[in-house]
Amino acid sequence: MAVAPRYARVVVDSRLPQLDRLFEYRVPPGMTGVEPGVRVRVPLRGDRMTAGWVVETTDARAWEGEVADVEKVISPVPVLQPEVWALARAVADRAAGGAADVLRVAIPGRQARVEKQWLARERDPLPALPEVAEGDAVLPGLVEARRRVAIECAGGVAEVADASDADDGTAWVGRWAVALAAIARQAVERGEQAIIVVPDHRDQRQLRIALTAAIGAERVVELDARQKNPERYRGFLRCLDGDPVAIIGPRSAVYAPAANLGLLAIWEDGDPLLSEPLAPWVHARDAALVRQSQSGCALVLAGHARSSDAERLVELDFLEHERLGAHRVRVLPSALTDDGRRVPAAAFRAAKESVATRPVLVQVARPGHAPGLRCGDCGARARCTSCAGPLTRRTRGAVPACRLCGRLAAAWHCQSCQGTTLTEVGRGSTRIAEELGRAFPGVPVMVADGEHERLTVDAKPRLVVATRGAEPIADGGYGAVLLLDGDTLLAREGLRVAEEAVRQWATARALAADGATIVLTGAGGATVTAITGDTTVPFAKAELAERRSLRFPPAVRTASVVGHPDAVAEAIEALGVLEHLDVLGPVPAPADVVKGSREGELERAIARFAYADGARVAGIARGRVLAAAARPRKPGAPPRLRIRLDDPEPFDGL
DNA sequence: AGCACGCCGACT
DNA sequence: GTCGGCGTGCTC
Repeated sequence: MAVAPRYARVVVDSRLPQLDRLFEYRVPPGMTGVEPGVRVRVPLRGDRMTAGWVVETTDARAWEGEVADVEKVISPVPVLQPEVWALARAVADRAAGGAADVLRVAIPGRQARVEKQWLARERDPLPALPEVAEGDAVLPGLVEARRRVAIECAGGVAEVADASDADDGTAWVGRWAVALAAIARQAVERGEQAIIVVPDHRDQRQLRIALTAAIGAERVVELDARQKNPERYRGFLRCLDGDPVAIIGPRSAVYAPAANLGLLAIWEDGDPLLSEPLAPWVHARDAALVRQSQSGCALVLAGHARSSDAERLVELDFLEHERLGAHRVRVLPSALTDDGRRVPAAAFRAAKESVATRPVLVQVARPGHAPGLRCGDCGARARCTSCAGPLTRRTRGAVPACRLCGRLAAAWHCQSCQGTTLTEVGRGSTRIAEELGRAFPGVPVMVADGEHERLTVDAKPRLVVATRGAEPIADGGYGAVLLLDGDTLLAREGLRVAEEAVRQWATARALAADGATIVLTGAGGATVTAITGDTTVPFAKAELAERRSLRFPPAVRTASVVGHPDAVAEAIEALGVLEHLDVLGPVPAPADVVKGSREGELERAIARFAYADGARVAGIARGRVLAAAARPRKPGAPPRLRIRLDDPEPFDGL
């Protein structure tokens, strides 16, 4: 019988940077189950209790001072694997944040019922892997050779077996999903795990179907992308079994417990959804790079369009370039018509030809009927009378509503001229659907946007009007894809606007059948050649070259420093010891840069630095945040200093 | 965070 | 003489 360890080192579940280290506790005589990885309750400062995770146990104490007792073991399940602890620590250090903040993202909340079921489970041996045809191998040997690869996936859809489909037992998914599933199978065949991170649940669904066909449902573990905690915890616990499975999920899946990891893949690494909105704001791609360096697994960054970030790693020879598949489509760039309001003639022609036999996809920039409204008399932007947000009209003839607060503006009058008539500006998905319905009598029109979610459509002729990111997959692929509103997409200001537009067009283009026509309207310059050609790599290269010349990310890393003017000045001074670092600002920060801050109360500066200085910048930043946190401040006041590394936000307007 | 410890002004 | 201001330090 094993003797209980006498001491436990615990990482406490706290946001405070002062507490971001291990605390040592005594395991009281008679207490069992204090093992590495379990969640415990421990006293911190007197008898106040905090939750934490046991990182290690020992018989020899390292802390000389007084030692308190572990209060209790919250759950016997070792939810914090040593590998994940090492990963969280390294990721937090790189981001100048706390390890507990990373663990809160990495480890789902406990669900007692789910845990009970899991503890009582029977472990059946996994069935044999499904047979695969000879020619189905994708990049054979990638996992075994531990290759690190950036993959540009050509578009197109494929039909795969799907037992959950009651009709004919098949489903259509993107070819990318089939390719990634085949690569994941390489890991599973070797008795290793694969993690594939996807931006959203729509991609997760496709990948689940493709993986189920490739390796069987028993080997697919989903960490649910829709924030349903019981489901997430169920999948998480299955990872702990250690079976050779493929783990798929949203950005937090990059931290999934997988002790024997053969492959770590990110699908659509350019998607902004992979950027974690919680402190310390670590992008899943960056976490993946850290994890790969620790575990030595194979690494894949894949997408329909090459991201500038992935391209940077290719140019450094850290990643190899691969291109998978072929998708034969014809892309026609088209200017806007004179009045800029109707669907261009080329798009009409393409739709007319295709919709006789196949579904046609129409990608638009905005949902609703009229995205913007103006005063009919003076032309001023119509604004909400209570919050000044822009008014929009959701459906034809509907009462205008505020886009920000949702309040209805029944008796609207113009703030500047008292006029009461409204003019509609632009066209949203439902208005375009109406117009197309009139132009194509007898053809069914369907809307797919945030409010009308639609994952799939069958192969019958119809028009599918979708906002970007909400496009359904059509059985057999679309016969034509109309990318309207290119000008709206490109009109926004921001460092990544062009790159993001190309990514979203490439995503929609990928849903087309072979031989389809794609019409792209309102786009210009390099974005057009990026999407008419069959590779986006030259575009990514050019983007990266431009960012290099401007010293913008991802050519450099950034530290966004926000806080009290003196704290910001001190931080800048401390960072100034680095040679290749330049500072923009400080300037007065806009209201609400940090929760509850008033306009001009705080300052913000951006430091730009080389990747090679990352560890030093993070160390200095952490030191300054720690020093600022120790200083007193009024209750409810914003933190004196916040430093966020690689924050994309300040560059949105550039 | 949240609380105890510690050294200087206006009160009984 | 002391009650209490909040700057400083600490949490196993």
